[in-house]
Amino acid sequence: MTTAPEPAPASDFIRDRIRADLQAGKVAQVVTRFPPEPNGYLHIGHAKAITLSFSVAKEFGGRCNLRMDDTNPAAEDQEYVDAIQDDVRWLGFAWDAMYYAADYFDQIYAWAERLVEKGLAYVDDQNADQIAATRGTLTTPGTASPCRNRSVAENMDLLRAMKAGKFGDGEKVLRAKIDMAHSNLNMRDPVMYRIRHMHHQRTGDRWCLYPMYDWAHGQCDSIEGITHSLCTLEFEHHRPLYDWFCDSLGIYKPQQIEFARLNIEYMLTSKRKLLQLVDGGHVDGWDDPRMPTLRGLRRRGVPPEALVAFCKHVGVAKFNSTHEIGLYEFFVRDWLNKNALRRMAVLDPIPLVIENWPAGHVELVLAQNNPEDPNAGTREVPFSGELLIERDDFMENPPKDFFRLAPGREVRLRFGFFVKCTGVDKDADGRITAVRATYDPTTKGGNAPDGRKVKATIHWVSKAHALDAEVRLFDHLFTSPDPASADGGDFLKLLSPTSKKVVRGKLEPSLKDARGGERFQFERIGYFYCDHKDSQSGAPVFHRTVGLKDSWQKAQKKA
RNA sequence: UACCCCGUGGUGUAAUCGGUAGCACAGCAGGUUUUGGUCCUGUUGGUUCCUGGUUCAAGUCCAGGCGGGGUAACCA
Repeated sequence: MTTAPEPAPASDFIRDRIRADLQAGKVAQVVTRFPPEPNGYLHIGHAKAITLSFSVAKEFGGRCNLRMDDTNPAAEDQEYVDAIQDDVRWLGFAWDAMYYAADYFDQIYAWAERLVEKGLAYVDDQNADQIAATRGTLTTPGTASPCRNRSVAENMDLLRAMKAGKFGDGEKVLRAKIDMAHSNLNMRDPVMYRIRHMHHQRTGDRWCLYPMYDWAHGQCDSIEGITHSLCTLEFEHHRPLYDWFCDSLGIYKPQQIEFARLNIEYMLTSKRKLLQLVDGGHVDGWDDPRMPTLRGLRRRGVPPEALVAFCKHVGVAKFNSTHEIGLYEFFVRDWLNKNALRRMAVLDPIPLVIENWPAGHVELVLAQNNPEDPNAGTREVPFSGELLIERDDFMENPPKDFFRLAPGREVRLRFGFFVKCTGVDKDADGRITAVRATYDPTTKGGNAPDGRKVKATIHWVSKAHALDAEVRLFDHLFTSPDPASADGGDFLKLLSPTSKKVVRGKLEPSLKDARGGERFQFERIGYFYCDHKDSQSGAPVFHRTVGLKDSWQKAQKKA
């Protein structure tokens, strides 16, 4: 739920307009809607649109509907209808009403007859190619269809015959009679109805006439009493048509307001391209944790609250911008830092042998679950003489600014003891097989009674108690921050070979009980999500949502 | 070559009736810290695309440029 305290009310061109409309008495109560077409899964771009429409309604004490824009049975499916509702709920929003464009088909049809009666629509016998060819181009006007001046009576008969199923697919269309020379191509007698003898997931076989987007969207908005119909920039050229239909019909006309869609570095939000990724097997489905789909982000472990906070923060404008991925990650980390329980996990282990530890002895140490949240409590973690630490946390010949373990150096094992490195074991090839150390028994818990300090604290796990589990390390799907503008349009060439790495991690034993859907911070590494899909009881699978900020690694890269 | 939209620090985004640029992230420098995380403090970046005009005063208004995006499915 998005019950977190609302940040200061945003100010943007849309809210400014709504405020003005309210003040002028133009609208009494704000009504918005989120109108997805159920022909695919929602992605992060939709999250922005959803957050906008739902938040605006909430802020101004209005309502927001969820409406399936199901006017084209060719691509739509009940599976998507269900998935979309599920995703919107996951984001934390609750619609005031759920509608289907298909439920308005009767009303929309009645309106079509009204337009025919007024001489503002006609039946065209031309096929799709002919219509396209006579539409003209961006710089030249179109030419009138030979059917353009049919009588009202003839058009009415034809339209009714179309509705009655007297014609085959594509044989006839109903067109609005506007202006074939209009500078806006959308106004050059746009098609309103096409014939498709096709089963619709909601209306079954009742219709063979299906309305086009322009001849449905505004009408649906009108029926629902939408006051502010918010959509993305590419619909700007459709607004004149949106207005024309409502005005010609003499029905209530909502106002359409367009805003820029969301773009984030390293992400793609084109349905077509995402489909290519899935169909080409470049990812493991729509819910692959590397996908920007809501289902993918969910499996990645991104908290919906973080997504919504991000969407609110980026605001809304008409400028076509691209956000740095770092901003998005900031919001993800920000929420996770406050809410994720801390655990220890070693992903690239190397043994640490404590030479002076009593043989066979095991001690429990008390660990804090979340330093950011005292209410998160504590847990006990087994400590023994044979531990595993991160390979990166040891260096045989460390540079001066390396604070971690090295021969002769003392560090703190988090929540455990101070240990001092005494040497290493190597195999025949000179490869380090284990790090050796001695511990200071007086430092249990991590503090030295004599007050001496260490420069670093490293995480660890007891070898004998560690849980062996699959951990999937995800990274940007593409090597370029702007995959959409790949050379020759071939974004597949920019697929990152390191976007997914699967390792066997050694985790602290308490993680054995992790349940799908839970989020953790593996101390000093990053935030991880217990996959709700592949995890089994006692055998969790973890997904790295995002790494922790790492100023050491950053400094290394710079050097 | 037509029409529509847009143009504020690295990236985004703000700035009541026009009164002289704020915030977040990123960057940099310190401090705190049993996560080289978090947190705290300080700080570097903007001739508000350009050129003219109106005005006591323009990021905000006007004109002309320049630059970017969008548009020619019986898709949405």
